[in-house]
Amino acid sequence: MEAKPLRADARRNRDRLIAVAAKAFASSGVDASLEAIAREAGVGSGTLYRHFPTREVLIEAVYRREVEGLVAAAEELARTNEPDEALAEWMQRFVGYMATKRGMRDSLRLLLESNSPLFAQTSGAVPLAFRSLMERATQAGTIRPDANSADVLHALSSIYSASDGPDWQDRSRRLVSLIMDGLRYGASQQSK
Amino acid sequence: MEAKPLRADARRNRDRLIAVAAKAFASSGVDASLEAIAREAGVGSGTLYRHFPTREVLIEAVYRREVEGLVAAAEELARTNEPDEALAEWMQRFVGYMATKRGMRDSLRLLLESNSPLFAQTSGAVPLAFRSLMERATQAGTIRPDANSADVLHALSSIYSASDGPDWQDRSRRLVSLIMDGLRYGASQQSK
DNA sequence: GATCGAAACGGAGAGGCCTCCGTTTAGGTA
DNA sequence: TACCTAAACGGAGGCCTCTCCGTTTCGATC
Repeated sequence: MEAKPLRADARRNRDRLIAVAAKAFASSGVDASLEAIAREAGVGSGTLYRHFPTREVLIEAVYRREVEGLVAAAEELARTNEPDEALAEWMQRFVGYMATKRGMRDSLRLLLESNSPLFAQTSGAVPLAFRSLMERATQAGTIRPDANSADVLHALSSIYSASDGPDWQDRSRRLVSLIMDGLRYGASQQSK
Repeated sequence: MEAKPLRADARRNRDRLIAVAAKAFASSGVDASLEAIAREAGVGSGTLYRHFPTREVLIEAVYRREVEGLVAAAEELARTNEPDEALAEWMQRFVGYMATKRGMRDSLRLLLESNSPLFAQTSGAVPLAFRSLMERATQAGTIRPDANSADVLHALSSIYSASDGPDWQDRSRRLVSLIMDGLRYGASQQSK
């Protein structure tokens, strides 16, 4: 139906634009100047518009990429850590990561409400990856078996939503630890 | 809670801006250049922005004014015409009027979906005015008593929606006449 | 009718959006 | 390796948005 491989330079520029845009959207909100993004990525505005005809398309690309990153991190952690440590670490990253994206919150809702095909493909990926992490830990017996992954993810989101004030970084970290300890409590077998 | 009377020049400018904007939105859609509107109204863009801080506010003002005009026309016609003639004339005006506003259709939906207080106040006014016109004609015995005003209004809207093609003006006029004749058919007493 | 403060004006200016098209370059082919 | 063409680039340019602030005008008061 589509997709012919991009020329190397085009692919390079596209990637840089997404990376720069991610930073810009996170820090200045999704109204960040597209011209500034192009400039910082070292390309002309024409190039930006060729790759991303509208702001929405760019936002969507950024979002897709971040979701993929989160999922990949889950797989990576699962491969290289004990199940419960992988879980704990991913939860910390998730909250920290979300907290840097404050600028995108509103538009994500918009994107959700639009008929974008993006969400059909990626919307469930994070919950799924998270559930998988939890299941591994459950099977290893290091967290209690009666916890619902959707609930926990929701709790993590709440922490992120509430993360303001001067020391939200430490507070968030402690709250996530607290949740993790709650999950460990009553497990059949203590890790380590 | 608010509303202190505007200075005479301010009021003048405000009115002109709304009038010019109505024309511009109708002909070029609601994305019409605000700068051009200000220019055509003979004021600086600063003045436009002072009165209407966002495009939405201006659209809303235009819309409110048009609804008021439609309602006022209904009252005026009722005062100066036989009931069934007032009704017929208003229906013609309604369709003709709507047909000139093609550019606003989409944004009106947007406005509807927003939490604008505008619609609490004006949304029902047109149907109400129309029902009142129909009731007078019913009581005068010049239209059949079993017609539902909401149905008829809906029919008028359909005519407007379908109004394209080269001779939509004549066609619309004939269709409205047809509906009016349908209303007259079976009335207890013939007008004139 | 002269005075005066508040209200309103207006347009320059800074910056953004997006398109268009002449120029450059990647990468396949001989 | 030299060539060639489709793909990609980039930035000037036209139009827009919105703010800021020095200037003008209204209309209340005397």
